[in-house]
Amino acid sequence: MGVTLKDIAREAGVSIVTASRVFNGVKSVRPAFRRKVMNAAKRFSYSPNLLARGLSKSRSKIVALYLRELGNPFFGRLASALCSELARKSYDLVICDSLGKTLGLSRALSCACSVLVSVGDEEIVDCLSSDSPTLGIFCSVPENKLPVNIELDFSEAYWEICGAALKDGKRSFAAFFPILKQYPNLESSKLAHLNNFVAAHADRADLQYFSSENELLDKIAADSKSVDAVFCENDLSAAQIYGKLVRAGIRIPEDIVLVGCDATVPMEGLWSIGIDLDWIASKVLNCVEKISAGEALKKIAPLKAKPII
Amino acid sequence: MGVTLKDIAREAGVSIVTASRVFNGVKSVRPAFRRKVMNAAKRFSYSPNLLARGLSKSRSKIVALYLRELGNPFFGRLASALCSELARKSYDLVICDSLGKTLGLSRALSCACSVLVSVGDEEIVDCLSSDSPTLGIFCSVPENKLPVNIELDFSEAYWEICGAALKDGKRSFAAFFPILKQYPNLESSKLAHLNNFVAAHADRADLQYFSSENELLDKIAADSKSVDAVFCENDLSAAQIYGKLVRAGIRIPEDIVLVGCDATVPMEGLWSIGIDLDWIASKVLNCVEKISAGEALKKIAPLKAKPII
DNA sequence: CTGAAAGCGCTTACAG
DNA sequence: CTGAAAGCGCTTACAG
Repeated sequence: MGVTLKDIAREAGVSIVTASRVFNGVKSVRPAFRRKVMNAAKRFSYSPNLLARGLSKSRSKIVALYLRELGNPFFGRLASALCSELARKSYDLVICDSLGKTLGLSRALSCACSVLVSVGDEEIVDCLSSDSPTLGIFCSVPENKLPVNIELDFSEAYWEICGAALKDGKRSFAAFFPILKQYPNLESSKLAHLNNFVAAHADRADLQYFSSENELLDKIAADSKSVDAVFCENDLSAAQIYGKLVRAGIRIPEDIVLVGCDATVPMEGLWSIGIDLDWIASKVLNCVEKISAGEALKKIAPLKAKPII
Repeated sequence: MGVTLKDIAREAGVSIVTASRVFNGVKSVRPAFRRKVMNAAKRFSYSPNLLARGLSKSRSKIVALYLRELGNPFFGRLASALCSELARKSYDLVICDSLGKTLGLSRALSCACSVLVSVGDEEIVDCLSSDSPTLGIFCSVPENKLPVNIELDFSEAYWEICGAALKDGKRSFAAFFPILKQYPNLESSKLAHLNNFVAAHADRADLQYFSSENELLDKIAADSKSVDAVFCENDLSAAQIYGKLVRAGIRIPEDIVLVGCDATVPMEGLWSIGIDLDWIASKVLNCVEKISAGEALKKIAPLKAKPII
């Protein structure tokens, strides 16, 4: 059942320990031995048993990733970026669809770290009690709850994009956030930034909230001037109403500026907001490596999202 | 560092073996012992070390999943469906972004099975040499190459959807498949079905191929009657041209029927094709369980895709 | 620089 | 029905 370190050691004429040292990059091994071991490994196409290695080190190179909705292309892309970036340093990614499972698995597999995406305050409350270190991405939690949380800074992006809409003569802003139906009290930084902008330009712009597509469309149908810029939860929700607006005879962006977020569904005339997922992935890898090395983690400055107009 | 079976056994006043039996659902354990063990486990919030378990069983409950593009919402949804379905029987999913890595990992982690999505003939050729069993989803390979391959049957879906377009008076069909640019010789069953339909209705319909958005749009701009039904690689590529068609003054679906595939970006007037990912996930779980039990696998009939009009 | 011994936390035969 | 022993494949001290 598979070739083991023992086979390689025997073949190379060294002890198991020496063979192990070669695969762990220990410098002290005599070059001749190293070569023999590598040759044997190649001949036998040996690859170390990660379960055994993890068990004896009490730490595996697996990262447990918790994402709410992989089916959302934004999160899919994030997972994809993390997967390839972490793979550069031989970390593997296991995906989980619940927080509890993630933390449990992290323990059960002696994971290097768990990565939690978009987790809220209430849920995350007892993560710190977990044995394995935890990283947050886009988690809306107070500073002390998560050692490191990579946040997104939408402030400038929304300021710019709202400004561009205003300059285009738009003033009746609408926020279309289906998620508000499920979590009416959600603290969304996107909404906060929209609010800030409108508050700062109260003489020239106003903002209404919609969680239901129909409410928004009815409003527009009743009075086509009642809304002239729609800021959506993400590109997918923008696509959802794009066609309906167009069929109602509305031109995008001339009549209504339609703004998505996350740049996952590029469509003609749709404005959006880009997020550099590769940057995020590289930060995560960086943290994971520091954790593995036992080094302290530094706070990471939020990533500025970029408007796409 | 974490509570182990030893701790539980001591606390419950039984041997390690007995405690192990309890967690493995071995019937023969005396109920009183079982209860003591369970209580101790709860008190200590014990969960078994999966690395150790996998190592001693020479088989883990990890499934290695290879997907080309997690950022494509269709594959993201598939991963998500697999994740939650496999979790029902305590399988964990590690995601990989290359075939080689998948098969390597499958060995290194003594995976229950690897699952390969959308892999072509040439690449897959030596999968069978892998130690761990391999399942295919949407893999275009000859029967003997993969023990089980869950395929999609688009024939009826395309027949119906083409028929509906024809009935609507459309006859100049276009296939918009950006993937053809990268793989000009791709054998796509979707294209084959389109071809079949058109061949069977040669007196009333014809079909042109486009791999580039601009070629297609230029063609339409030059003569708006030259194309009246566009069949796209997937919903995302349909969304990509949706807005451009609309801005060219074309009504969808009145002037041009626009057909996506995979139902990931629902848009007004867009036709698509639905694929029951939950069904697929349940078949995969079924196979994984059979493999784990050492049972033989039966061939799985392809899943019929459903038109969404 | 190298290796024999002990150990990581579990399971699998094998006795009883 | 239960447990002592051996083993899964590696790594970590510890001697030399």
